[in-house]
Amino acid sequence: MQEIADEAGVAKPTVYNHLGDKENLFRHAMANAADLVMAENLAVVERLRDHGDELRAALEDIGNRLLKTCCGQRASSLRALTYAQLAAFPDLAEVVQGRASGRLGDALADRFAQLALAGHLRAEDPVRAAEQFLALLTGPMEARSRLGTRKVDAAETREIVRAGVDTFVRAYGIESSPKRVL
Amino acid sequence: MQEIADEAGVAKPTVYNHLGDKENLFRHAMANAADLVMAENLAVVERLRDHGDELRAALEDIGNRLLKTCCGQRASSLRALTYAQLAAFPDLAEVVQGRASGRLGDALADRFAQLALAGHLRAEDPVRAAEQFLALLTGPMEARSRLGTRKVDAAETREIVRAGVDTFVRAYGIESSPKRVL
DNA sequence: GAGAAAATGAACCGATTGGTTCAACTCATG
DNA sequence: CATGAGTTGAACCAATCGGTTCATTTTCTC
Repeated sequence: MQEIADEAGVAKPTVYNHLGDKENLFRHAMANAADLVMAENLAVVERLRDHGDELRAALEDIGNRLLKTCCGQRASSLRALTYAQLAAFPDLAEVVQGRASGRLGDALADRFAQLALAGHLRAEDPVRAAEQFLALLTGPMEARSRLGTRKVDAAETREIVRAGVDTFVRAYGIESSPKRVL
Repeated sequence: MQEIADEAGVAKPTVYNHLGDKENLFRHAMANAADLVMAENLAVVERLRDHGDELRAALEDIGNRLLKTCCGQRASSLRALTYAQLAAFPDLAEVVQGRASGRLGDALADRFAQLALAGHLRAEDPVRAAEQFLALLTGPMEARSRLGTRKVDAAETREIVRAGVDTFVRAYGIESSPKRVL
């Protein structure tokens, strides 16, 4: 708490005066961090709105960007802290997920739904597609980076994204991606 | 430490006499838990050795079993503790992953390589295929279970597995799965 | 059964930490 | 200038916790 007060440029009693409790402070900090991560991710997903008819390239682009923010300092710490405090704060998972990864999945599902309507994607269930797309990227990344403790160089990251997008497109893509009516 | 000693049916100084340190005790406990989880998972993957010509069914079967152990008490606690102590024990990720998820990926890659040789799977890179297979299962599961804080009923779990295997087979499968020469 | 090795439990130590107290200080407004 | 709200820092409190001590008892071994 003293360190937190110092970093905030304020005295310890002031912190307690404003936040009241360490638990309260912790919840606020986590919610705030989740919002920041989510904002980054949403901005990335929005780029799918106008893909230049190059779906695979667009997916790889946002994949690379998503992985970059998901492996950043903030997202890694947020994930570690959430897992760490799961036992002490059972509702923390819901809060963090509701503000960050959950919304990311929703936003991605929205894009996929539009892409499906436009005939660029065969996603009968866009929510499931979004879930799996994120899993195909973050899963291997988390494994390769040893839960974020090893830095994965850009080339390997791009390879992970390429492989993930490859699998995704093979499962959900429409061959040669010309527009097609229902 | 007193609680640990009690649970072990032994006095506190005895614990220190044998393990020396809380850090040491922690490392031993984590390694042991990782071994237990890995043993369960390896046994499941071995079932892929003789799939009854029903590849999709076999994949769903081991998918369901893997998710069951990966969401159990031990695996969940192991994951939470690993993340929690990442900052204090930077090498913990390597140890745990090397003993559990890493070996699981290797074993699964072995199976996929054999399946590819037998013409049942199109896996030019079995390691990557194994990585993605696990990601397709555990990723959505972790999301739906809110990091393990919510129990996911059997039906939903099976649906996750079905969807994951579906995507996997569409990306890596060989249509109608008859045997085929190179 | 004697002697050594190990286990016991309970008290104890020192460090850390969440949180509070309080007198002194800052600074706005009236 | 007076006043009252808010801030400061430093000391302080109580609880927790990792680890140790030690006299006593148990257990193993010869």
